Amino acid sequence: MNEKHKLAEKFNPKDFEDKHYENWEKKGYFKPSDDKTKETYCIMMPPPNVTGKLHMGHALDDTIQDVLIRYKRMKGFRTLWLPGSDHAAISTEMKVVQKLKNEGKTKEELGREKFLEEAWAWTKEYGGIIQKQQRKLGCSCDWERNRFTLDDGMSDAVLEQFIKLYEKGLIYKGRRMVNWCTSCKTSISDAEVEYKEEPSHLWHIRYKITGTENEYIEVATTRPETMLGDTAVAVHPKDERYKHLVGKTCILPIMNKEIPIIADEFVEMEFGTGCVKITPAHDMNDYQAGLRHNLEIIEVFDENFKMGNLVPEYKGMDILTAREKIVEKLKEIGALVRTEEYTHNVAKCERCKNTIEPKISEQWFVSMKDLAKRAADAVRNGQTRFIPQRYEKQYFHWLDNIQDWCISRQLWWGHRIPAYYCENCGEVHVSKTQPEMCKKCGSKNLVQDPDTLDTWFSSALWPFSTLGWPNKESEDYKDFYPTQTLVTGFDIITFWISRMMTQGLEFTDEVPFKDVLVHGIVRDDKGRKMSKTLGNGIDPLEIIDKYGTDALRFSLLSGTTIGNDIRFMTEKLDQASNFANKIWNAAKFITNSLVEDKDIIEFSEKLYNKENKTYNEKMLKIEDKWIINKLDKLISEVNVNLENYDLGIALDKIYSFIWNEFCDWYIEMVKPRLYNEDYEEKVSVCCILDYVFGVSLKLLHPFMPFVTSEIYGKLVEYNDKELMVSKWPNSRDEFLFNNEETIVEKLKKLIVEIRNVRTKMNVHPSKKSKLLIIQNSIEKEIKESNSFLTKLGFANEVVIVKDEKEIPQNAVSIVVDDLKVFIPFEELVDIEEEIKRLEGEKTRLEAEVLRGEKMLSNPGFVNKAPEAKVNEEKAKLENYKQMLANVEERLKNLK
RNA sequence: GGUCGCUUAGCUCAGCUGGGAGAGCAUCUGCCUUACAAGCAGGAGGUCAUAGGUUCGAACCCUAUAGCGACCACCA
Repeated sequence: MNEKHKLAEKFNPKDFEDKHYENWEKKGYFKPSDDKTKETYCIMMPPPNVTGKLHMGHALDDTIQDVLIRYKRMKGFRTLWLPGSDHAAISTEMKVVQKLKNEGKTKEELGREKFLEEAWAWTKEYGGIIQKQQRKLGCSCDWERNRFTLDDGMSDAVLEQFIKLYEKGLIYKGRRMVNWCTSCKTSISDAEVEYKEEPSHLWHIRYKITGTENEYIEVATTRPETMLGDTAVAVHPKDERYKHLVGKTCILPIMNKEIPIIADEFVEMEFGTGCVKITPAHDMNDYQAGLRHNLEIIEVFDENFKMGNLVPEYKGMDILTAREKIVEKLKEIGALVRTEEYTHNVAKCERCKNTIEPKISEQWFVSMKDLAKRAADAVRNGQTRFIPQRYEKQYFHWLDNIQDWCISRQLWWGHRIPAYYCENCGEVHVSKTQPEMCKKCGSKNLVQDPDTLDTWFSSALWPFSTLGWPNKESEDYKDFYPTQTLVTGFDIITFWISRMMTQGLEFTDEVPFKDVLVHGIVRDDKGRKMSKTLGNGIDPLEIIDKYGTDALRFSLLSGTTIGNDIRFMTEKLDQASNFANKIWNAAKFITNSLVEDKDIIEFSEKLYNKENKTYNEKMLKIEDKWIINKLDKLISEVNVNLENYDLGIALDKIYSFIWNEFCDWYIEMVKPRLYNEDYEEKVSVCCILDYVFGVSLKLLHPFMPFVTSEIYGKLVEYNDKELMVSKWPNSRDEFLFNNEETIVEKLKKLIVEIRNVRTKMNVHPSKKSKLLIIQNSIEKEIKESNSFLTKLGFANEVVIVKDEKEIPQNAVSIVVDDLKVFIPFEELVDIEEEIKRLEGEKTRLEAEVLRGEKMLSNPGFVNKAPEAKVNEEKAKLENYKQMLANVEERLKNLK
């Protein structure tokens, strides 16, 4: 055996994984090829938070993308998978604030400039970890094009975006009610709000109707402290109970102020008393109602969410204390009717888990309606499609009910809003750099807006800002935009996908990607979401350490459907590493058996005619043709599956081909030829083994890049030695050896039957016996397959006999289709056991015959089913009848 | 409340446009056969959630019900 083919005795992923990754990167395989004539295929990696660490969600997301990109690369596309990271405004800022807090500092003390220095330092220290981890995962992305949402090019793109939208009148500044995190002290988007159930009370308070002595209207509230800012009480217009009060006024307790009673559809009659107090300053609905009814907005809290100055007695109190005090007061003055236990959802900040308060403030908004319509239409008319399609509903729902997008954040870590205010006259200037002077009054006192932009404002540009936009002439932009596939979890369809679509269409007039591949989330073995608080997260790197990267990747894709959640089980990892081990052992066997490379190559050149795509059939044995045909079918199926993003199906087909066809059958079939003295015979076997295994490795490579590369490098050296950049096997137009495949499948069945019979008779494998086969149509093929038929059928000899007269009495018969086989070893047969066995067989066959007859006597079936199907059934029935007759005959003989 | 998904072997899940129920793990039987015991060869185990409907024929299409889950909205 040749030394260069030698594989390590034991399979150990650690021996080669890092080595291959380094090699790939060094050779520049991750970069798009220089051949510009090739069609491009580009995936933008969803940028993880710059200081994030790899979790299972990333592992899944990245594995899917890597499979796609490796597949397309081998297929000959000019591929680019562009990685990057996101500055993650609020998330990073919070971490830095926390760090400062631990050092006894606040960001206000530090000041903006110093704070940003701290934040950059933090980013440098903790950033990039995830990218090292993605390398461990085998991600074949182009690290030289790595981007960060705060780097210069990206920042420039953001400025361009802001200014263009502003000039078009799509960005405006307005005083609106927004979600305000009382802890982060910034506005946050609706999507960043989460609701948590909390026990509370529903306080019933009565407001006296103006001009009456003891007529009241009773409202129910969970937030009595906001009543100081009430400017109306609302009832439903159809509510008979209160119709007479609409238009009148009532007296707000404590404040002793007259407020109107109004009618509005938003009130639910069934809830509470059916009357709602309206506090436009502190509730989203009330705010809307306030706008509709032109109500005054009175703020109860100051900017720190302490009680304001409405009632001096409460000034400076925090909300909960004030609530108690006010309830006490209401009780005291007899306005509190009763208190009800009540559980309700409280808005919490997704990041810091603190309370969200609605707050009216000055913010920047993007007017979304027109942008959203265009984005929705692009999916409706098929320019971009969702896979699986059902996720487009989520997308439509969001876009069809779109609200204007609040893009300003009261944070420092992010893209600062390019708006400058004249301190003298208040004029607003929007420009990339600070203007020299005010264009209205000429004052030189201009200050920049202190706020920064929502993180998603910059990530909305990701598919093209990473390629050099706004420079539409940049090479990458021209080459790779629009991109082909975007892979992401369903949780950010609204945040991210829809925004990339709106911005992409607005700025490039094209959809940013053709396909959106939506995957589910990875759950733990009990089906729970992995979360920090539960502590049930699984660290992908620990898995890699223990099982290897290939096993992790396999376990994330095998037996899964894109779009569904994945339950992560360690059993799957065992299966995966067993598989890798299996391949390893097969490879060891093959490489150990290989004869001289040059002879194999020479043989292969004679064997296969590349021009006609045909084989010199004389050089192939029947089992060779069988496996080649199987392989050709696998190739064409896998190609279809991968084009449809059915990664799990493709992987499982490859798995089952390699294990159940190639290893379990083909290798076993050719062993006798391999051990043969005839060198030419050996060469032919080596050639097919090497070819079929090599192609299998190619198909498997996108899924399990490391082990396949390691092994491929040890096979016979043809032109494409490096698996990662070798040529992907193409589907054939037609399969050449269907007939041979059918015959071998029949022989396989026969072998299985022989084994079954022997097992039932308790014949030890070491005991060989003669096989007598009645002469039939495939006599020639049987002779040709003599070697493996003998080995796998535990035979010492295979004899073809002319007719049954030559069969000894009591020989055991086996019938598979038109093959009749007898094994004359009655000395091994326990007669009673055999009778029992045959009776069981008889019962089974009778049932089959019954089933077949029933089916064929069904006029519906016979008339409407495809003819081939009917014929097939007829043939089967005949076959079963024949078998049944044989069994009955044998039973009679035995008895 | 709205939308969507799931329900298939003991467990975790596949099953493409309707045509005789599959994989892995677990279990049982027999094998340490010179690539592999992380293996090989077999077996057992399913009214495909329930009830209707369409069809010659339904795990698959339609309707309803139940259980589970997710998302969106609302929650005074």
